[in-house]
Amino acid sequence: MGVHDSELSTQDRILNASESLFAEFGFDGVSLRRITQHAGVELALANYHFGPKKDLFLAVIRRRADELNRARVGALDALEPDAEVAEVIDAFTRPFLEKSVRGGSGWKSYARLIAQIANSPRWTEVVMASQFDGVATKFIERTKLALPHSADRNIYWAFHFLLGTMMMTFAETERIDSLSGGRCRSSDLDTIHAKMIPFLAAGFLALCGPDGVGG
Amino acid sequence: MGVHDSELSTQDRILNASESLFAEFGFDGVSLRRITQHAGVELALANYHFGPKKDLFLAVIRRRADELNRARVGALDALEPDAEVAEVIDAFTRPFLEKSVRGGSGWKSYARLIAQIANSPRWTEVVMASQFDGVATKFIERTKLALPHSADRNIYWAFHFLLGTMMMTFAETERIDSLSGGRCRSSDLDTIHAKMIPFLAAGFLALCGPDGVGG
DNA sequence: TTGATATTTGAACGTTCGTTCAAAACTATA
DNA sequence: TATAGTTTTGAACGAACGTTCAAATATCAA
Repeated sequence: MGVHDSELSTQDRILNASESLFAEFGFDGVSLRRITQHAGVELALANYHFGPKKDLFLAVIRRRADELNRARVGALDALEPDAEVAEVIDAFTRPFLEKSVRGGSGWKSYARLIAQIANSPRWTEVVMASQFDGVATKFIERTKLALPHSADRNIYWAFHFLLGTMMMTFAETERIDSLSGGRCRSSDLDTIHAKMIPFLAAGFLALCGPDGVGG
Repeated sequence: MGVHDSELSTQDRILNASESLFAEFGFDGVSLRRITQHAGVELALANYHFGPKKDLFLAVIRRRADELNRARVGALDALEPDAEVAEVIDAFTRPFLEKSVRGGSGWKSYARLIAQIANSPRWTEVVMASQFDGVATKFIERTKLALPHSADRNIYWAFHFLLGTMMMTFAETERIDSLSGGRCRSSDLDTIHAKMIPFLAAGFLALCGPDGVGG
């Protein structure tokens, strides 16, 4: 059944099993019995180490969110003062790409999990706002420097559009694989990212550049 | 509690309650007892009219998907032969906009529902592929006419990016409302759409235009 | 009005859920 | 080795779940 790696602690085994199953079936679609069975531990240990089910779910989110936020802030702070908008977008999205491609299957599950709860009103406030508003504000401030002529509102909207594209891409739902008849593979994240950056940068320029949309 | 509109049939009352509650809490987050209570009918009527819970969920999706697909196909077929890519994107996205803005609260719930299941591996095949691949293919074929120099792959990717932006926008998760400090309201769909079209069109041109990205 | 059909009711079925707890086992300090 | 603290075990709790069914009611053609 689950991954019975004896080198992992009980808490990490539970976190890994939760991450994988929550990503696939959602919070209410997985029972603690299934999680602990997949982790190879007793049922009661989930409650002992993490408390109620909701707290276990939040612990799964927080474990990777902290690391991801640190990488994003670092990349945004490392930008040159005259960085173009494409570089700002890259600084925001590349950390997720790197971890998803080279960070093991845990990060892939995490990406699906984020995409799922981002569209779930029940979690948006508790999770998304508290975990990501900080780095989001930093990205927007940095974009204003690259696009000084834009109305603030347009930058907010462009960022909103970016979020949808980024989350859907990193979630790797494999919808495009069948739609394209196998010509596109959602698992080829490096190729996707190389196309996503110019796509989004052009959108930012059209909406927030010198000839941007009014209103 | 629920909407006890006496003009609605039992089946419509159940469908409306299901749509609203599924959109907010997900398939596993709502019980049939809660649905029938919200609809003001007896528990057993859900099973009598729709069969198992899963079939009720699919009935909720199908009710609006059929109507939406018809509107999208009509708009795509009505395009001039030399329509630009922005017009093709508009033909694909505007039907959803019109229904969401002027179609009542049911369409808003439906938009959240679609965004939710699009990132849920459990439903993507059963729902998304069977309901939307047809009109998606039509959109892509029509886009190829507007961007004849592009590699097919880039159009598939651009469409993938478009889907993420569109679904997140129409889902109206209100994330941007708090992030922008109230300067942007996700409920102002007409304004959003007027900004989304040039954003996406510029992305398509950058990725699939004459100077598009290789590979 | 009568009789066949469709719908609604209220209760119950067995199963699974999150959570709790006392006892057992383990760990590490003195 | 004795002991205090931590972790694991196995079983149980009440509650809520999807589903089923026979009886009651409503609908409508003959």
